[in-house]
Amino acid sequence: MATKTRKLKTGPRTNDKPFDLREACVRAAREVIADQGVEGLSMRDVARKLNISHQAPYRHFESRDHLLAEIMCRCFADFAEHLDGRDSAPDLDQDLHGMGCEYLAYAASKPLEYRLMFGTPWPEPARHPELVKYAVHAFNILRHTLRFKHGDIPENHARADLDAMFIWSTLHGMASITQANVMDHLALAPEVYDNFQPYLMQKMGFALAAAVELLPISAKKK
Amino acid sequence: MATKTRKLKTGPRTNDKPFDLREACVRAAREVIADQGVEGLSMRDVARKLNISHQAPYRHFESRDHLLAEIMCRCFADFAEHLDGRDSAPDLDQDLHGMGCEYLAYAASKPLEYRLMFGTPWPEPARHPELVKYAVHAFNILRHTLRFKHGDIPENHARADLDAMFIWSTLHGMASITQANVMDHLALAPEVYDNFQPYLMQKMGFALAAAVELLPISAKKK
DNA sequence: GCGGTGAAGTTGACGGTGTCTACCAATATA
DNA sequence: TATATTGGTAGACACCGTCAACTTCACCGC
Repeated sequence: MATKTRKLKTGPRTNDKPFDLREACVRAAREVIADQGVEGLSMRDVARKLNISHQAPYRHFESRDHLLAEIMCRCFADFAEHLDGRDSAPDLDQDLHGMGCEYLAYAASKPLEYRLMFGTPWPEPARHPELVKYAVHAFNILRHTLRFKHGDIPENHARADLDAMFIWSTLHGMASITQANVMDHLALAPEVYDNFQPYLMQKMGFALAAAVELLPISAKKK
Repeated sequence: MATKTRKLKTGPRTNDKPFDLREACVRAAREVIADQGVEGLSMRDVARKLNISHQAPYRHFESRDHLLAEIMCRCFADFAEHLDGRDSAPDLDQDLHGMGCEYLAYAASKPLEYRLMFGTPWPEPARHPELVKYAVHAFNILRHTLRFKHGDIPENHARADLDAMFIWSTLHGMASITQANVMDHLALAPEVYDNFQPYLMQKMGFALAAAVELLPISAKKK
């Protein structure tokens, strides 16, 4: 997995240490994003950080969007790794709960990278198929857990995916609402703050346990 | 609309109808945002749209952020009005369901304004107290419905607010995931698309019906 | 060794942006 | 009538992304 982007064309053209400017750009840019957000990132900033000319990064990235896409891939990979690296619980529901907590923990620990992945309009996905692959891979962690929970037979895949979407929606909602400072202005009681995350996790658990019938084939009116 | 550009051009604005350039700026900027998104908005763009000098808008808005804050206020007001204007259902739960649908309908019909309100970092809330007021007012529609549902006695306010946060989180998650084109890349079965919204709404209904005990006072370990 | 090749990096420009400053015209006020 | 305030203009500045031309320099076939 990690070896994928390693051997791209930028040959180590000096006998010296093959200082990988491309990699350095990615690192520098991620630092900027991690503490100023994506809108604070400028190509010239990363160039200045690396003491190179403002055009040097363009030798390795077609455009700012391409650099951003590369960074988003790394973020999705880190995110997936974070989710995969959780302590596995014996019980499947506990495992799901743990995954949810890891999801929220990641969003809380790297808020600006989270926002980059899930809150920023993607740069022309058609032009960045790699990005889609990495993002889908992260989603598949959740999806596969749920398919397993549902018995992993094809008839239940739709249900599993729907559950995955439900979980993802709620977690993403929690994460992004937590990140925005908006809760601070709602005059919420302290218990609400303290209970916000566990309360919602419990609600989600109940919802998952409940049986919901699917629509037969297409939309129906209520 | 056609009358907009009629009498600007540094018009003899006094004895005549007092053409409100400030209002015109807001309208022009909202148009730009509605079809290019907030990152496509530039002060110079709105000036060009109105055939005025690039500095004229600064007579009415201290900075781009101030213009943005004003627009966000309008959006929140429209949003609240949209929620308030829904058909009232006899049953409280049906009413909540209706509100959820209206929430999602608004997000779907004005995706870029929705993103401006809920997916864009706010410009220094301390400098824009009006913005906070409008946003809180929109939240209070949901909050008051839930307080009413919980009997509207102070002991239950925390629960009501927690339920409100749960509903909001889920709805916001649904809305923002639907808006991002990401679902298109997940190779979901058509039933998943068709059922996404009603399925999640039902799950949310079940979750609301479930009883969840609160933490006594502070955090506890699981 | 040698000239060609192509990739990496530099410099300079262009048009775009937000916003500061100075200026001007008209109105309101003393 | 003199002055201050308001609303709009024009020009600059620094920054941005990116295009184009230029230099360096390792490599390769000869």
